[in-house]
Amino acid sequence: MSKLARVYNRSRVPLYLQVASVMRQRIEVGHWRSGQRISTLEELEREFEVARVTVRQAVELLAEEGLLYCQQGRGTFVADEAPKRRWLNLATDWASLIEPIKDHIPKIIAVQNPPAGPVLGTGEGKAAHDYVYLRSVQFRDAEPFSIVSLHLARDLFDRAPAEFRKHPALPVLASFERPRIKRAHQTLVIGGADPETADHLKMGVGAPTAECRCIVVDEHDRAIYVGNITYRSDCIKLHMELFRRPSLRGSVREDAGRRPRARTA
Amino acid sequence: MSKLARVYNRSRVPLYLQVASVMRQRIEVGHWRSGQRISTLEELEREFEVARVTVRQAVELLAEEGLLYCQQGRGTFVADEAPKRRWLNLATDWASLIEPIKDHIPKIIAVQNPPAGPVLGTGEGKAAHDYVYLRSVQFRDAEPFSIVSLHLARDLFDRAPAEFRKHPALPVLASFERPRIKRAHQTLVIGGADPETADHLKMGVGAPTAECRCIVVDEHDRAIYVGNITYRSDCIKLHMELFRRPSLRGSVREDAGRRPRARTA
DNA sequence: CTCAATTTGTTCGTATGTATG
DNA sequence: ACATACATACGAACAAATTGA
Repeated sequence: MSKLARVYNRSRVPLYLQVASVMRQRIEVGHWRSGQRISTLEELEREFEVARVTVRQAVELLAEEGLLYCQQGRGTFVADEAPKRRWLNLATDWASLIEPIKDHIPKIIAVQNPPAGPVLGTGEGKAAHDYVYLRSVQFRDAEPFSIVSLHLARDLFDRAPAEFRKHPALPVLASFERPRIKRAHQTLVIGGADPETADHLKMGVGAPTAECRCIVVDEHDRAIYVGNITYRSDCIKLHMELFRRPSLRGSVREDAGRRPRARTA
Repeated sequence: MSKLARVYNRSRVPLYLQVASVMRQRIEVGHWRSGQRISTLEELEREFEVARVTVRQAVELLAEEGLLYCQQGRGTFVADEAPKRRWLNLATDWASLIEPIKDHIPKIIAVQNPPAGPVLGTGEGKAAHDYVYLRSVQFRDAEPFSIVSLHLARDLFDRAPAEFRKHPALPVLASFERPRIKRAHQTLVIGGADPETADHLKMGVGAPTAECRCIVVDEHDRAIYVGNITYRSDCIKLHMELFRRPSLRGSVREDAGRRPRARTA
């Protein structure tokens, strides 16, 4: 068995879908540019070591997605209007988390059996007395990009229920003078969509998602916001400012204030 | 067509694989606990709205993966030894980026046609005069978890070539007194594995990856480190400290030093 | 011990999808 | 486009193991 065949066999996904994934990726990262003619079917056959029909199935799929088009006698081309991916910048600090989402309009999902309260791990604070459970789908340009499942301390929700239903919760929360927020943190892992998620986010079952757990704790160590957010993984981009020296000239921004120097070689 | 069938049809991945994905996820997030008996085949048939054989194929797959085992007449159970996922904490700040990786041992990959130099976008600094191109696979416990493709300013590489070949580059870089680092940043998106990546990381072609672009710029705005890092997406976890109030009592750590308050309701 | 209920395991026939040359 | 082989998916029926009454 050839080396490539062994790699294909690591997955039970049909071969033409694996080939299509690779080609799709090449278009999306710009390795194959808009309007450009891509390799001939024969070249692709040889490169991917699959039968001609298999390449064609992959090409057909991408053509259906609007990424490629074929012209008999001329070749296969990347679509001219670059269906550019539009990124949603996921924040790694509070200010840039609040800002871009505050104008999003969530669509509330009805919940039949709301959980009693959030399950809190160690270091996630103490539970509030009571929570409301809110579930919503977030949209941008009529395209759903995430599902938020949120436990919100009831006393805070009761202060502005209408606001909390119309807007994302974090900006509303940030607008309150009290209680003061002591800490907000978030962890992210990659998961796969279950049928309900896939339905809401218009994606395939098992397709990758980014699962965020975001927790806000007040000055009394009360977990006032405990949210699980599931994003389509194909529209998010994380930017991390790892280090920025307090600059001598130029813009001064958030800074760790620490020199990045660790040890001697 | 039922609602579920429509959701399944969003993907051309075989049905039993979609079902298996959902079940695998349930085990991994602990919704189905170690040793617990899961629903009977008949219940699963009804829940997923698929034929018995299809459920069986999914169960068989997960049994092969060591996540489930079946006993005729008794039922199907989640494996007792929880094959816990071991997370690799991806850093969102410099100090915690350097620390955990400094003892990893990269395995250098030979490169036949090294690119001349990195492609730098706006805001990514000026190019250095010359670069070395290094490519390596990172391991933890003999398990590959990422591929690093790195452009490193040649003058820096020449100072400690042996070190740069034996250890991850960032800790070595951090150990230098000069040049001083002005800024380090990183962006992350989710992608899919191409055949070469899949081979190195022992994953399926098209399976999700986390693609990091990490850039380190020196005091003269020179991009001295331009790295593209591809992680298996199933072993990484990102922790983001969004906000931490400079605490009155208790531990004081890196802090934005800014109050998270944005506007009035 | 036997019986019935439960649950996984196996088989058949049919239709469609995938992959090769 | 064709012939071929194998995988996927359905529904249904039957066999085999386990459990508890």
